[in-house]
Amino acid sequence: MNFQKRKQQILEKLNTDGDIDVKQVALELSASEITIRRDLNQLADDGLLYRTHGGAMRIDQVVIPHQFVNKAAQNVEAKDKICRAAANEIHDGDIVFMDCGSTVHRLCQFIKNKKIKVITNSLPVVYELQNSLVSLNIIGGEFNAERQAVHGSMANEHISHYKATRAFLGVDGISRNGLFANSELEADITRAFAAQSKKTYLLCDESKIGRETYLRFGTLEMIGAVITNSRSNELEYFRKEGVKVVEV
Amino acid sequence: MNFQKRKQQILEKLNTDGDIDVKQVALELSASEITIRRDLNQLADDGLLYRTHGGAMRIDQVVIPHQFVNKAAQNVEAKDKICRAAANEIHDGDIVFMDCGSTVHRLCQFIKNKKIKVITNSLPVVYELQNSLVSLNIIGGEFNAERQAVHGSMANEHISHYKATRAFLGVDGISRNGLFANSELEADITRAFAAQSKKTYLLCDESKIGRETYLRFGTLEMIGAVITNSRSNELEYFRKEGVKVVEV
DNA sequence: TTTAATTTGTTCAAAAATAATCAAATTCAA
DNA sequence: TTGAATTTGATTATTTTTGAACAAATTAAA
Repeated sequence: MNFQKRKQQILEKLNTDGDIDVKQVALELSASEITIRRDLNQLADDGLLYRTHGGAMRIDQVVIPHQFVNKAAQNVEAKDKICRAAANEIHDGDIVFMDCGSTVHRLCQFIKNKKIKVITNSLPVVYELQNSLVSLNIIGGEFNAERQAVHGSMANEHISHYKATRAFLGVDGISRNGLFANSELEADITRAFAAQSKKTYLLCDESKIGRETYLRFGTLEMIGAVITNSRSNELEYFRKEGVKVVEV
Repeated sequence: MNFQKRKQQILEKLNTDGDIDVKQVALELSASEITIRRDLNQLADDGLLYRTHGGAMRIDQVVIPHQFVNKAAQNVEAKDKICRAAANEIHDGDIVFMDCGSTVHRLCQFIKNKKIKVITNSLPVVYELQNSLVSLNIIGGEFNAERQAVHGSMANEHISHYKATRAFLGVDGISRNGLFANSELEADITRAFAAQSKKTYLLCDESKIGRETYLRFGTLEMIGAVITNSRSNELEYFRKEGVKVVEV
């Protein structure tokens, strides 16, 4: 067995086990310990692992925040239906705002092969799209670890510099009386997104329709379309107000 | 059997096995080893396989390291020493710029318990500090996946809105003639950081001292201190220019 | 803290693979 | 067929890889 082959096997083992031990690797690959040590040193020089005493550890790349993943896993089928419909609205060349909602996040998987620009305040979105055809623009400002996103006045100013063809946003509630958010920060950035995009899409699963929580921050005029799996009567009011309703 | 025929068979075998061995191929195709070696070299020149000692591998089997991670694991002890010294300079209440260099990234682990604000264009820094006492501000702008960081005019403008007490930066080279970078984007953002911070620290392992690469983008006046493990004579020039040199 | 065990780097030698050189065999065109 | 060009194989010197031995450094234990 040559170095390249060993290298491959070592990395494979490291990937499954998380950490490895010189002695055991030497035994498994039937090479001497000194050889394995040399291999590990070389791999460490190439940045493929961390060398430890007696072995090596995997370099943990960017970690996906669990909290976010958990929330994102709720109501998956409905969200995916909504996102598929949303993705159909996006075409090559579009400049797209995406906010930090969990539904919007699921949109990522459907747009990886589109030649578009995405401007977002959500780190999970960045993480999801970083190795795709999508060109990314991160909105700057104060970072909130819980939301995994950027908010605040600097973020709003950042958005004001750009003009997008479409914005895909989430809200905490929407009714005939307008749009609702759980915090001022979220309300502000949603307003900023909507103001700077030609067309604004709200991605809402059924739980959001007709819901009025904490802070009313805008009217239905702000948005161009709602994409939802809901069949609520409330949707009729939206249509009356000139909001396009896409039922999935 | 002629070369074209052998070439075909070699590639076929490589495709099924993933890697091949000069001796065995020579035996199977009843040609001498030197002939097979020549074949392999030619195929490698054409980019059809990856030549190894004793054989060859399929191109797609060769592991390509991620650039950021790659650099992060190099010269770890020196970087940690430098970062420990750098962390000593940081005190509660500080506003700190951190750029996207691999040395600066290692500084994270030493400052997690400090009550400071960190303003950064580096996503790995954000990930590292997101569950710490540090309050984070992300610099907005166009995201570069390879560097895992934000650069560009928007980023520079973002920085201009803030004033930091300290900046911890990396460069690709520093000599008595000034500071050197590998790209204009990096040069610009480094300049922006330095301009907006009261004191600028350069974290440089020995490989950077005296090195003059690609683009000279600033003079020694821009920086207040260099923290390094180098013992180069070049450091004397830095002191003469009023740069504080911290040797670790 | 001191001591023992383990791990590591260094040096050297053996083994394997390779490149370089040249001669023999093969191919191809005239 | 002849002869030039190309391909192939053999030989030898060089390079690379590997492993062993031992001193230095690091870690764990007492």
